[in-house]
Amino acid sequence: MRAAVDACRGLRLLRQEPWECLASFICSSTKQIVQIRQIVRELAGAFGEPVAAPADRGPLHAFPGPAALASAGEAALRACRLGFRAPYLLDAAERVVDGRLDLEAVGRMPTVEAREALMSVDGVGPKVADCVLLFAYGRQDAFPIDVWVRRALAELYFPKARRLRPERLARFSTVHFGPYGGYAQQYLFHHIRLRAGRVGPTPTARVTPTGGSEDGR
DNA sequence: CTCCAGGTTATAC
DNA sequence: GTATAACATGGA
Repeated sequence: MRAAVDACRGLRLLRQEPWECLASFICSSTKQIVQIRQIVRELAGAFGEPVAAPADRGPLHAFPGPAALASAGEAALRACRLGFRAPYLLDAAERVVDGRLDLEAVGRMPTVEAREALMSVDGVGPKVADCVLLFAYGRQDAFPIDVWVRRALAELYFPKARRLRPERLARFSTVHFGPYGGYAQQYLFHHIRLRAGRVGPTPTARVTPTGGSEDGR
């Protein structure tokens, strides 16, 4: 993996606030990263509290809390280009508001339980749950397998395989990469996207999952 | 126009 | 158990 490592020195894993992370990744399914960032910005602009911003930037808004989104209603969420993900995000917000999902308690659970708790939300499957575990809760063994990581694994580790079941890749990732698999996942992600020309070859290595909560220009 | 995008779910063999 | 379509929206 030397090529990937060389092209990405200084890579870090984020520790995002759990709700923002969960909500952002719920918005992420079958969306391009640039569009996910757009959705997050729209949600912040529509429902988030203003925060202090430099004069040369546009108005900044914090990512809206679960209560703000729960009371927004599905139609208002759809207006932020969420499409079929709107009811998913709404379900997540309502669960957090009424306590069925306690994001603080999730942080104290063993990883397997935490994963199940996250996946109780409609629209949260294995990949999104693993992203939240890795990017919000710091579970460095979490190994989110998205379309890019799947390609990287298939190409680098199973070049002969005709068809790779998700469960097969999941099992391989845990036994092969172990407790710091999350870092390996990030390098694989960056490597395969770099090679595909989807990201510039800058060595800044700022691999951001969804973009954060800024609403500026 | 067709295909794909940091997936998940419902439905049918 | 496994396979496939549908889900909104926008960009390539």
